[in-house]
Amino acid sequence: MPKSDENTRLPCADCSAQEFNICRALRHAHNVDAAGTGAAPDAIAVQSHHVAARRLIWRERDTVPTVPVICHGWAATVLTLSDSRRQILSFLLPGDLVSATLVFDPVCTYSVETITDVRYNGFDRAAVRAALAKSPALLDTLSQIRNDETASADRLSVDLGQRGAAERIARLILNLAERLAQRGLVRDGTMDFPLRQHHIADATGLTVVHTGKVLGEFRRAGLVKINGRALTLPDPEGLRRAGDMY
Amino acid sequence: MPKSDENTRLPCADCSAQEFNICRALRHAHNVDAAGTGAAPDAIAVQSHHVAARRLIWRERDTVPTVPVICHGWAATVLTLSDSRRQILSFLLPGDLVSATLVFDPVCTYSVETITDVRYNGFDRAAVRAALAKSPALLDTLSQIRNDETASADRLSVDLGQRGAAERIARLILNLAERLAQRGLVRDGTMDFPLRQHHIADATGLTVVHTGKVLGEFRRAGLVKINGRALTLPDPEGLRRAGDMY
DNA sequence: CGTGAGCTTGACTTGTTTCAACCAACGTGG
DNA sequence: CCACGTTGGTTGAAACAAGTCAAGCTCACG
Repeated sequence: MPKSDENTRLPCADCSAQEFNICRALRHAHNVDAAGTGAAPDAIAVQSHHVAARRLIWRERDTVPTVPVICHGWAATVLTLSDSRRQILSFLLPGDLVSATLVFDPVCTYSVETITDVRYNGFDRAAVRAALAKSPALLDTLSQIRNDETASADRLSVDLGQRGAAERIARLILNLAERLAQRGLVRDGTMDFPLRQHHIADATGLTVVHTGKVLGEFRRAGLVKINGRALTLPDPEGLRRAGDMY
Repeated sequence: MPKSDENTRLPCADCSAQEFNICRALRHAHNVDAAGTGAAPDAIAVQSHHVAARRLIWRERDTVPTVPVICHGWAATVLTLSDSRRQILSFLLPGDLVSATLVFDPVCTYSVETITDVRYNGFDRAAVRAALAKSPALLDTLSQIRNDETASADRLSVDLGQRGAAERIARLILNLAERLAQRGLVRDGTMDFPLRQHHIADATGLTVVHTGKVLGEFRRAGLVKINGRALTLPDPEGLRRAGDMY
């Protein structure tokens, strides 16, 4: 049950900094709409929320009242088995729509857990759908997001089904590094990296111990450097080779 | 490149037999539309195709000119790695839309291969989209199909990431049996089952040899019986236990 | 100062793969 | 009609990747 710390009609200021951001698309859609009708600008209703690190935001089958977009911090989508095995399906970064299905269906199909402190915007679902009906551009954006989501899900299945431990871990790290770079969150090959080994283990279907061993090999081979919360990739090409990224 | 054996505006007759069939929904949408406008009934343009067993219908990145729906036979969606490792993402049964993304985007994101002889209907994309814009019911149907697709993809990731060989195989068989039952293709616990062991191996991320060993154990334990192309489940409850289906 | 969460390492076990041989069913061409 | 290659299934032995168990370490936090 998320607590709402404020209640506003202004989209989150941070979001404007993100290039690949549905918040931006939503505000743009509203502008187009306003220009077309000549009506006074009136933003889609937004609630800003904020959740501490390592908290469950929603669990499987929960009803999510709004369409949530991450504005700050990292979260993960998780499916848990009866015997407590866990699979992380994706990591959510600033600017990510939690799930495209939430635009149409308020029922969550997996749990969402914070990794760091998280701030997210909950857009009014009805307003988003209305904007969608009026703006073909916004519809295209959402359609693109949906396609990206299914492509990621399929890639995950291939990785888990066909690849070994080193390949899986290398690809996960490279994938995150690329997404962070797109958001301008990489400086001199170094980025903020709040994941613990158990996150990487849950995302790759490996045990924590084995994950640690592979990461140790990567570190000794000079492929990654992890200092506390900072990740550096001194040899991206080598890591790409380890991850069979071609 | 599929060969079109006939060219017709009549939807495939077989499809009417399937309860969960997008063909049926498309015809229904057309009826609603015709009734609403009073216009003469005019079905969505359809091309019927047919492809022999073990053939590639489309490969990754191919442009698919229509929206294809399987009418008869079994097919599989496949992603292949550079070194020829393969992951089957899903099995397509009669009545299945090949992929919901193909309604909006003609570019295929994975290969589609036939297992048996296959007959499929290719619906005119523009007409489908027009029908979608006019019929909220059809939009809901498609939305539901999309949600089912992503739920299946997520389930696959969890199975591949967290479950052992026996669990994966048991779940795959039970999942197929359930889908066949929904289509009325099960008689006295027996169903047509054209999969070879290598299909099951590619779908579960295991080797053919190991798949054969697990299936042998299931057979000796009286959980499955496979005679040529026929599958029987003498002890579904036992198989559900083996598959941790709760 | 103690406690708990996270990381590293080593020894051992288990599950899965690899390699290899063999058999049965089937279709095809001589 | 038979000889033959191909495809699919079964089985066993050995190799290997990953999991399990366990200990010891650091560090942050009360």
